[in-house]
This record gives sequence, structure tokens and C-alpha cells, in this order.
Amino acid sequence: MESIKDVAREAGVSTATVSRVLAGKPYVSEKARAQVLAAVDKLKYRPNRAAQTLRSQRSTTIGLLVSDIRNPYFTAVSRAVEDVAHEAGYSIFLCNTDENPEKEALYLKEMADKNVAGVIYSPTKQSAETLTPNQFGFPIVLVDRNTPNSDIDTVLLDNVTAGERLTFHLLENGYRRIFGVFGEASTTGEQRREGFLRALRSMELSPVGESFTTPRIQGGLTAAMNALQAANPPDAIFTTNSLLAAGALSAIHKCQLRIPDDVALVGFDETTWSTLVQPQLTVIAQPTYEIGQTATEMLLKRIEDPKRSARKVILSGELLVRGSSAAR
Amino acid sequence: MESIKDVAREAGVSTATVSRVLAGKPYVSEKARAQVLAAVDKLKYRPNRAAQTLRSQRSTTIGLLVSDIRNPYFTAVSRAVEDVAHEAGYSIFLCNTDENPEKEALYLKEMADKNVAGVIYSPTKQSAETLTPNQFGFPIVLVDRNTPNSDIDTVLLDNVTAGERLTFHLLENGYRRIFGVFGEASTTGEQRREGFLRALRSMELSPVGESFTTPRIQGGLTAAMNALQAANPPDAIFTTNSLLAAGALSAIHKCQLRIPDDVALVGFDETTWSTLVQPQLTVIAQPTYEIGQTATEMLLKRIEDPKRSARKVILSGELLVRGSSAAR
DNA sequence: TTGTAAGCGTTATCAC
DNA sequence: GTGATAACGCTTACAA
Repeated sequence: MESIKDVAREAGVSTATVSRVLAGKPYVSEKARAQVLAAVDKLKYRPNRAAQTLRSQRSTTIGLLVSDIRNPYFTAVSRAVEDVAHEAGYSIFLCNTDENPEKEALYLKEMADKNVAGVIYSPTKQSAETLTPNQFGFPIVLVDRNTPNSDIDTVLLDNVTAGERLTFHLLENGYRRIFGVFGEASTTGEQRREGFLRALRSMELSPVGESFTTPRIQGGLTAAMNALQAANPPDAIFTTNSLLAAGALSAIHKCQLRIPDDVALVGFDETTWSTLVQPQLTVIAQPTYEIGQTATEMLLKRIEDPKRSARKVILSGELLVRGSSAAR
Repeated sequence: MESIKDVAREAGVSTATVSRVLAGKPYVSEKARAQVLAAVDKLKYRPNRAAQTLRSQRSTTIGLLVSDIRNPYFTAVSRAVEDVAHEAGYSIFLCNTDENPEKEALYLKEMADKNVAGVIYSPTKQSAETLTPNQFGFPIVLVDRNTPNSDIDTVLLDNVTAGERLTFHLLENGYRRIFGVFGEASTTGEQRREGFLRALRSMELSPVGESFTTPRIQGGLTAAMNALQAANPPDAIFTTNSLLAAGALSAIHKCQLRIPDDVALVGFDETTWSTLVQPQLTVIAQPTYEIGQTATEMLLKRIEDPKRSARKVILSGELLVRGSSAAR
């Protein structure tokens, strides 16, 4: 592999000049610049990233820590992150933490070892609680989940409002006996629940039941199954992510109930399947691509300017009303 | 940050000894080993990856190049890849190539710049044609797609057989006017088509029509729409991935046709939604996790032993018969 | 079994 | 404007 020395020799300049040209630094004569560029071209020179990172202590890699890439929300976010990062010359390290604080800590250390420029991170509630801006030696931007610390850049849905709106929609359509299925371990499920309860309270209602479970299909299935087979079954099920909704839908099918006549179903996140099932699923759609995009842009800006003031970007979800919650 | 020198000083040995201990190399006394380990522990020393990579010319990172992580097949594979890689101490770089050979080439170069230990790669047909084992300076393992070159490690589904089996299933159930929707740009769609045609030919039939399209929802939608509105509509639609199936299903809904009475639908890949739609979708399920796992294990073995003979691992898919292709 | 020391390919500080 | 040159933190001959 050609090194910067080869380029310097070819261009008839020193390695310092080559480095300056490539870094776009000032104080290089037009002539030298042209010679260097020609040499780079001729030798097809590409700088060695490890050497750059070692010397400069910063890399062009950003970490992406999500609980599970198979959750369609994170899949969509990660695509946006990768697009924007790559556009800016960064690569991404992908990690799955499985909502496990120990795994999170482990990965974060590995990120530090690799001198990542920054990390986009979706922490468990537990990890989120103690987060501080300079804890890791690199900047972080939170996505999907919040932290009590307002000094940390964060991109979030307005979860409380979204939960409230989705619940109001059910109430408006005549549902009164609503069961809530919430993902545990994250602030997100909690906030959506808060909106859920707020809407119910405003009509002096309480949920017919609530379940907190791992935010995966099996969790949604079990929770909904229990709810539907209880003495006092719900007329609507409110879920806080697409996996829980899938599980709940499966439970409804298993119980041979009709949607929405026997029980309505609503959830979060627009997925491939939400308009493929019949009736179609009413959801709060999140602007997933924008979320990933915004988070990455924020991270890149902070990498450039570490003293930039922190900000929380709150995006609003869109209620997509469909057949699964039709008026009774 | 502590460096290896600090550890050496603390342990009262040289940096060479520290390095030997940490690399698990022989010829270190038990005493020295213990001292080093104690020092590492005390100082919470973690080796700098950039320095290791620069010096040794190999990193603990592997690249994962897929066309689009949002394709559930690749999502599932990537999860397995990350699991196995991490277990072995490797991190993964994720890249989306969008079936674009130029993007593929670009990313592959970036991988080289970063000294990746190897790459798991799902090439377009075009890129696959000229692949050679040492083209990039690091080993590659192909997933999902084949190359004419038998010297390249590959993990694949037995696509021809799978396509054939899925088609036979339709034929057995009385469907005769079958339309094929194939993903273009990859060998996979091609091979599945080969099986499809082979099954039809064995009964002296031809497809009622064929469409080659970008393997995404919109492609499936348009292709199926055209087929269904043609003068000579099919009684079954055969698709080669889950996105195409989703598009086709959408088209069938749009045309207000009933499945399977008006038209049957079959596809590839088990997804969250294949058992959520009604009737449920008949598919060839691929062992996606195993595919990712196997590919990663193969790559790690080749990294260890570059002269290991190349192998193609062909896994078989499982036909899951469901309502969308019930006997007529 | 251990230590010395020479790089790996950059960047950045000097001095010119 | 430019060029020597000293790091960055590690691995690995080679010598002892």
C-alpha cells in the first residue's frame, strides 16, 4: 500500500505538505497543492485510517447502540444514520444491547477503545439515569429515549402527547375498557403510558388493565392473551411499539376475536405490515428517518463544536386512523 | 488514558512482556503474567485499537455490506453477524449499498482504508461476476448471493430447489396460471426463477407472465398490479422476497381480490407479518440467523487461516404451507 | 523468559 | 510556505 511518503516523493514535497493539502489546510502554494493532488491521483493513494486515528486521537467512525436492530423502528433509524454519516465521511459501528445495561456499558467501553468520534445511543432507563455529557470521552446523542440530564443532546418523539392522542382517538370512537401494554426498561413506554393515563383520567376513566413487558412479540402476545382471557376483557388494546402490537394481534387471532368489533387495537410505528393486515392498524407513525437523520446531524455538529449548547429535539408523531379502531 | 507503558511500569516489566501477556502468547513466567494482569486491573488499562491496528495491520472489525438493512432478511442476518462477531471480539461496520455497484466499490475501499479483518458481503450480480479471493486485501464471505468464482466462501440458500418446491406446491394445489415477480440485480432472484421455471416445465407449463423489478415493495406492487389488470390475469403470484410479497399483497387488496380464491400468493422469507395477515402467507422460510452465524464463523476462520480451502455452504429453506395458497 | 528498540503511517510543532 | 522530525500506542524481531 502506498503511504504518504510515497506521495511526498512523487510530488517532490515533504509529507507535511501532503498532509496539509489533504486536510485542506491553508498556507500551501497552488503549485504544491496541484503536485500533491496529481501524485495522489497517480498513486491512487488513500490515507491509512488507523494511523490518522492514532495520531490525531479522533476517528471518522460513529457508534450506533440500539437495543435490537430487528425492531423496525431501529432498523429505519439506523438506515438514516448510516446515510447521513456516510455522506459526511463517517462509518458506523452497529451494536445490539438487548436492553441490557451491562452490554451497554461494555459496548460503550469498546467504542472508547476504538476512539469513535461519537455515539448515537438508545439507553435503557437504568443507564439513562446517570448519563452525563462527558462520561465516555466522546459525545453522545440519545434517540428514542430520554434522560433526566438536560445537557445531553436528544431526539425524541413527543411520547406523552402521542400516547394521549392515540388514547383520545379510542375514547372518541367509543372505547371505554382499554387495556395498556407497555414496553418496560425504557423511558419511552413510560411516557406513552403517561399520555395514555392522562387521556383516560380526563374522562374520569381508568385502564381496565395494564401490563409491562419486554418490548417484543412474545411479550405482547402473552400480555394480550392474559387480558383477553380475563374475567373482565377489554374492548380495546393500546400497545407502545410495533412488536407488542404484533404480539397482541396474534393473541386476538388466537382468541378468534374480530377487530374492531370484539376488540380494537392500536399501536406505535408504521411498519410494512400495518396496512397489510385487515383491518389495517391504527398507529402513531414516527418520522423514523428524520429521527435518525436529525440525531446524526446533531452528533456531527457536536463533534465539530463540543461546547455547543445541548438541545432536545422533540418531533411529533402522526396519528394514522385506520380500521382497527373504527367507531363502535 | 493509560498506555501500555504505564502498565509495564506498574508491573515492573517491559512493554513487550505486557503485550505478550495480553496477546496470550507463550514464554511468559507465571509471575510476570500475574503482575501484568494485576497492573492492568489496577489501572483499568484498555489497549488502544488504532495503535494495535496500525502496528499489526489487522483490526478487530469486520464489514457488513448489504443492499438495505431494512430488508427483513438482512436485518435478521445482521443481528446474527453482530452476535457472533462480538462474541469473538469483533465489531461490525454496517453499510447499505442499495444494489449499486459503485457504492459497493466505494464502501469496499473504505473497508480497506480501515484495515478491516474481513467483510461479509451481499454483492449485486454485476459485482459478483468479477470477484476474486484477494481482490481487496482482506477476505470476504458472500451471503445470500453467489459468484461464478468457486474460490470464494459463500453461504447461500438452495435457491433453485426452494423456488422449485414453492412452485410445485402451487401446482399441487391446482394453480396453473402463475405469475412470477423476481428481484433484479442479484443472482438470488435469478436462481429462484430457475427453480420456478423448472417446476413449470416439468408439467409442460409456462408462466402466465414474469416481471423483473427492484426488490422492494413498490416494485412488487407495480408488477402485481400490472399482472392482475392484464387481459389474462394469473391465479397465483410467486414472489422472490418479502418486500415483493408485501407489494403484491397490497396490489391484491387494491384490486379487491380474495386470497386464495381469486389469486394465491407465495413468497420467500418468514417475517413478522407473514402469520399476521389473513390468510397467512405461504413462504419458503430461510434460516436467516444461521446464515449470518455461519457466514461470520467462516469469515473468522478464514481470518485465522487465510489458506483454508474455500467452501460454499448451501442451506435449505423450509416450506411453510399456509392459507394464501390453499388448494383450489 | 525477558527487554530493547525499530517501526506501523499519520499529524503537528518547530525552525527555516 | 515548507520541510525535518518527534510523537501517537502498540507489536515483534532480535539480542540477551
